[in-house]
Amino acid sequence: MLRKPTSKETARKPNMREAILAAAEELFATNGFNAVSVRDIAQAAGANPGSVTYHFKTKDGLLLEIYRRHCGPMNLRRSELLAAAKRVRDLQDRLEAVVRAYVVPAFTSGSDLAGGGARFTRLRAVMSAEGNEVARKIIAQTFDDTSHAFIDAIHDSLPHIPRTDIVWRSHFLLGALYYSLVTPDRVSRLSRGEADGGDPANAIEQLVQATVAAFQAPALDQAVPAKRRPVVSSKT
Amino acid sequence: MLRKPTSKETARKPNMREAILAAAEELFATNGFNAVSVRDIAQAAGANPGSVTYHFKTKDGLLLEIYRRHCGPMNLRRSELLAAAKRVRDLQDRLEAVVRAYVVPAFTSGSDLAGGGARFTRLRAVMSAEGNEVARKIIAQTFDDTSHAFIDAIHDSLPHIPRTDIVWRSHFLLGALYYSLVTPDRVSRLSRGEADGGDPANAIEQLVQATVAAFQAPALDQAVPAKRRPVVSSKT
DNA sequence: TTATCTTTTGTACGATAGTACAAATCACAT
DNA sequence: ATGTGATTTGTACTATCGTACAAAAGATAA
Repeated sequence: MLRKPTSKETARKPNMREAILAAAEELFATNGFNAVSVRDIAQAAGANPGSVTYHFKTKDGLLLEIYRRHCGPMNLRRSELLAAAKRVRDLQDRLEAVVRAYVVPAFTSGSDLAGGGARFTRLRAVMSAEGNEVARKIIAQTFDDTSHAFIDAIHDSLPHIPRTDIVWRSHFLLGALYYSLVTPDRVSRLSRGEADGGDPANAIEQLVQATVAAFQAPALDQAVPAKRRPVVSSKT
Repeated sequence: MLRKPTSKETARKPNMREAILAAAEELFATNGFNAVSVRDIAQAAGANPGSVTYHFKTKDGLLLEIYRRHCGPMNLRRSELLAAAKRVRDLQDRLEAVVRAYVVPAFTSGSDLAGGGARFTRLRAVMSAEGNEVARKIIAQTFDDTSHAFIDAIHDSLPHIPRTDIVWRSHFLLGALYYSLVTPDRVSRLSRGEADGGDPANAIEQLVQATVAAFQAPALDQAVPAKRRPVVSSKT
């Protein structure tokens, strides 16, 4: 039998708590953790600084809650997309589908609650750059499983490439992904306005295309030995 | 006639100033700008907080001086390597040489004064993630020229690829580069110890190999249209 | 030595940080 | 309507921040 939810369970103004989370997410993602004060967050959310303490106890607690909010849904969505991608028969197509399954949820619109979202991905990028401790802990225990699943799936599509190389290349993928969300304006600037770095669809296509090719590159071990390495030494 | 340098020109203890710069560089690169206090820097350098103010006036001034120290030499070295790379006859080899010319100076040892260095690159990565204003200004006016030179050189090796695609892919390269320096341990972790993410030579080879392949990927425009896009929609 | 200039030290000031907490306010069950 | 627990507000405390500045120390030229 389902009962009416009591006031203990139903937040009266879920808007406030949610507004604080959203404001913090945005501010952290654009300015870093330490550059943003609790008062900044409260003001952006139209709340009182005390409210932040009430809902999340500490500033770290607020960050932790942001991660908790997103990690589950994001990994779920990635798993779904990965499972579907694995069912693609053609090896080349499957590789692309797997990469896409990894990339797409990271770019989905920021206001999207459950999809992960570009804003949360940008937040993760910034936290990883700052070496934030809270983020580091929750990331390692939440995303490594997913990362391994993707690496395995990619390895299945490219059996002749050593796993080590695939790890490196998927690492590069994540770096490129992060950076695309952190500094999209740089793309617009360098392309002299011919490309819009902020357009997610554009970024996804470019990233997927480039990454698939990178994964398909010959393995490192047998690729280099016979060839001379050109133009590395210090003197021109 | 050359005269003995007066005390006005010769710093008596260049060690202190240099030690502060080095300490700040390291701390900023690992923790971000706002997480590090002037007192932290002074302590790490074995100096007094007041010394920092004396030499660099403000905390921003200190960051600015770090950039000034590195930008010139780094761009010079890149230009040299790029010029040499451009002289490589074979198109495939030339592309690799150009990419290497871009990557190598960014990874050279941190204690190396004039080469740019991994530490300074990591610093730039962190500052860009934090959206640091001082860094943004000096970066845009110092590195965009270099970036364009590399993009042009790559375009010369790949005339059939639209410039827009090359801009995107070089953007991905920089993101991968940054991330490799920011979180090298992740590579070690995900490869279960089979790769050392902190080994520069390793990282360089992996990055160059992957990036060359990415640049060589078919152009986006003509690559996609006839094909159905597999497995993107929300439902599995 | 003494005078002068550079560098380092010690300390202090105002601003702002995170957080705690009591009072006020609100929404709802009764 | 009223009481009750959840939330919001206002404010205050302590710590630490960036920076200023006077005094001490060190080095050099005469």
